[in-house]
Amino acid sequence: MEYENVFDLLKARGLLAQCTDEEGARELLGKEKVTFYIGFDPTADSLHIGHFLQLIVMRHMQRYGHRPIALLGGGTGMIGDPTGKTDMRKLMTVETIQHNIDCFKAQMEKFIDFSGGKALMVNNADWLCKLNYIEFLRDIGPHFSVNRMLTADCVKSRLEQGCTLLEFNYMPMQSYDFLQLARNYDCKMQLGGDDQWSNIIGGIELNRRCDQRAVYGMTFTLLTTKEGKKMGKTEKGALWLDPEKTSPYEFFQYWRNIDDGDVQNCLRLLTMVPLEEIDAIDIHDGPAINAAKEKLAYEMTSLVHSQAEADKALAAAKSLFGAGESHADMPATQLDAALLQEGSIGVLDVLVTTGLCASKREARQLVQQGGIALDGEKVTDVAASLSEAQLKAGVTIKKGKKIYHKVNL
RNA sequence: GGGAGUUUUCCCGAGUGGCCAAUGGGGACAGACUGUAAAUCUGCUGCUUAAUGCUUCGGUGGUUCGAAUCCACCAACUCCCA
Repeated sequence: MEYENVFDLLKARGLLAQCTDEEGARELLGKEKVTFYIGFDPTADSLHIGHFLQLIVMRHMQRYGHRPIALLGGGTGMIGDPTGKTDMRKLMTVETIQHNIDCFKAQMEKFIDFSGGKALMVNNADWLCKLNYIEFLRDIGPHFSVNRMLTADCVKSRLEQGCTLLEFNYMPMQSYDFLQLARNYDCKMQLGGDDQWSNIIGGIELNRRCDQRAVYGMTFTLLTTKEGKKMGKTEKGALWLDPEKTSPYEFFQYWRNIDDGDVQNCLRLLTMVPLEEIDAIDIHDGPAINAAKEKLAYEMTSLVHSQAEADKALAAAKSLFGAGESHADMPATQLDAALLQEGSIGVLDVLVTTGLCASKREARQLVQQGGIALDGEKVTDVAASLSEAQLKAGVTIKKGKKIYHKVNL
């Protein structure tokens, strides 16, 4: 262990954003095994990279002997967190929520050790759904000042667009979670993304007011690029942890292509690579920075998927971008023979059927601009076509600089 | 319950009867330069074609030779009054 206290580790890696009582929290983490929780609202059927950061934190904490509770928001998911949203979310059905929870559970088990009570997974639907409205209002309501809630960040963004009573209740709900976990599991800390700060404060206040219990809150850096934009967005949306939604190769490439200035930050925040090694990287040295990106991509893929997948992705990348143009693991499409006309098929049609282009118009433009190469040879003729014999042998399509796709018959 | 306003192509946002597939910006994509980076410059961004043509501007109907632009009704959202 690099540090005696996990608090110092989190701080050194730049994960820690805010903490309610730095000294108190540090002391607590130093002297006992602390039970803490992080909430995850089941908004999709897979975790994404934003959640991953939280999981890494859990992992660090667990390595130091603390006990994580992964709180699944089966109840809060019914409400929808207004934080940072400008539009109201669509309400999800109970079935969708349950399905998402099941997906989350399966994925989390890869990162956190839940065996032998070393970590817990609970669902806040267990208590939130049973709540009696009047009782809840009488017990919890008096502890929340609407005046203050209005100034909280979590609803601020919604005040311009209009915040409904439904969403306004999110913060009290999340606070109530903390109260329940503190009472039933001796949970003393709530962690979360930095955008959760006001929600976390709410829970701490509630614990103090109801039970005179001192609990702590910590938030973690949000994954942003050096320009402050949210990271983990791909053309297809989020960067998912589910290999069906974002293939390990795509995942690998995402990190491989990251901005120079973000590499060290990502290594610190997302991987377990020792800090000395990260600090030693010279970001002005081309080859060194590329090696660092490769390392980041490899480590990430290995953590999220598996070492075997990471090896495969690395090998595929090396062969495609390196000297030897051997095609190992690239996306491939099996063409249907019925698509051929008189023994051949136009490039444009191939591009559309492989999904590389959304329409023939787009394909035509790509070809005209010189963005397509077949087996390493640039094609600029829109009318070019592939023969049956070529297809049987397999053709490698290169779109732009980085996207490879194989077609065969 | 009453009143005002808004709704445009991925996003923001012009467009108030023909010159509009619709200005501009952002993003995305491609080319050049590079290090599978950034910055920069260029192209491009409804569908289809060899040309042409076709379907769009919340929904439905209407006025007109012709509508994103005018009218009616409906829907969603925002705001004000009760």
